[in-house]
Amino acid sequence: MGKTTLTTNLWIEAAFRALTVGGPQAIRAEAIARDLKVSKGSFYWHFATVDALKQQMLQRWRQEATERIITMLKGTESPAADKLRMLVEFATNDTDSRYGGIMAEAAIRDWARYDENAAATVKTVDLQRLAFLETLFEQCGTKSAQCRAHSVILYGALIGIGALSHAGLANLKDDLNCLLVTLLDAAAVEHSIGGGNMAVKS
Amino acid sequence: MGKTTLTTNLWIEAAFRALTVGGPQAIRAEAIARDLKVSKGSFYWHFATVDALKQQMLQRWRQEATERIITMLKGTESPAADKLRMLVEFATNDTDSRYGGIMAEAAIRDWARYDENAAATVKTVDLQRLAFLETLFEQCGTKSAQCRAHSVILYGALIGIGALSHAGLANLKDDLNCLLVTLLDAAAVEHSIGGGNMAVKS
DNA sequence: TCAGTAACATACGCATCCGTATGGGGGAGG
DNA sequence: CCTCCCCCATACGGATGCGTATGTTACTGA
Repeated sequence: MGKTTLTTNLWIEAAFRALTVGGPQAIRAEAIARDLKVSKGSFYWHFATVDALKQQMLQRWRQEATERIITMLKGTESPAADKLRMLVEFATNDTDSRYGGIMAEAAIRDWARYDENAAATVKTVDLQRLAFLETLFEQCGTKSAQCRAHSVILYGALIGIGALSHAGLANLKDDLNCLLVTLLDAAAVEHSIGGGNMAVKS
Repeated sequence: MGKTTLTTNLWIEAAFRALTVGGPQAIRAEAIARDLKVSKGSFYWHFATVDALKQQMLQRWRQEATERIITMLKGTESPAADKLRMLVEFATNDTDSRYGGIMAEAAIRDWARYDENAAATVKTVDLQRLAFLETLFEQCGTKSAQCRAHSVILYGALIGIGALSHAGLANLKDDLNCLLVTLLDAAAVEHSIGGGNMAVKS
């Protein structure tokens, strides 16, 4: 059982590890080969070039990222507000399964700042997620004109607070839950003035 | 007037340009020298090594970033809520003066993900900014237990939405203002139940 | 047993970067 | 006019990366 032959998937997963640890610049044939304890001749058998690997990585992540939304969407039949809470819970507990994971998120977003292909991939993923959030806010009774803004706020806060929590300055889950309560509360206030949702926990 | 002699400041500013365009990995002696149309011999006269340049860059940015808070703090004597609005306005209009600027913010934050020195610098800056936000929320009447969370939310959203607006998916200013209104509104509801602040514009 | 191929190792040329060492030019002071 | 020093150019060695070309191993089917 000693010598197994590498698959292309193992290379891609190793590339994602390199990405999350060292950033986009760490996606190099020879470095990943060293990590896998093989020579770079192996790399150039599985991939024509480094850019080919990068494209496959982006495609992988794109599928993973959109797949989760769909899984989440038709998973339960609970009210929209609960779906939002579950979504926040899910996003904050997403601890690096294979390539996806919340760590790779930040690294890929960095990557997108200096690479057009990555930027395009991130943009389509963001568009899908924002559209999904918008429908959920609509079902929660948020005023139609503000659904878009509230989606951007929640999603943007998820990204930004994630960066802060990584530095130990924030509690990703608690702060996001606080925001979600505030946003849903604002929607409730608009509909029944004087009866704000008092579900503030702490 | 043809031949002027370069100063260390010009090198640092060029390094910040390289950082915002190409990321942390683009801070290289020879690349910046080409941008300045000089040879790298010049670089190694002004700086002992590339790491020395990076340290000076971080120190520069740290001063700039904290300086702005102080300038903002004692600039006006308006109520805290207005200060928050001005702060959002200021942060969204900060279009790259010399080294600072909102573009360098994101690049430095990326940089911090893979470099310990950058991470430490960003952390101290974040701490100062969060502490300042916390005092403003306190003065706005936000419940004491939630000042911290609201500061994290606003600051985190500023970072995250900035990333989204860069991709054309959000209006940095409008969405942040919407969030600010919501947060302040929540504080008002807590104090005088039934009289929510109806200052929602659109 | 023997071709054939999948999966990898090795070796090469080329480019870029770092840091150093050394050479040159031009302006200020005497 | 001569000198010194600041600022920069040039040249070098070592390291690392990419992509290619070619050698090597192990398994597979006939």
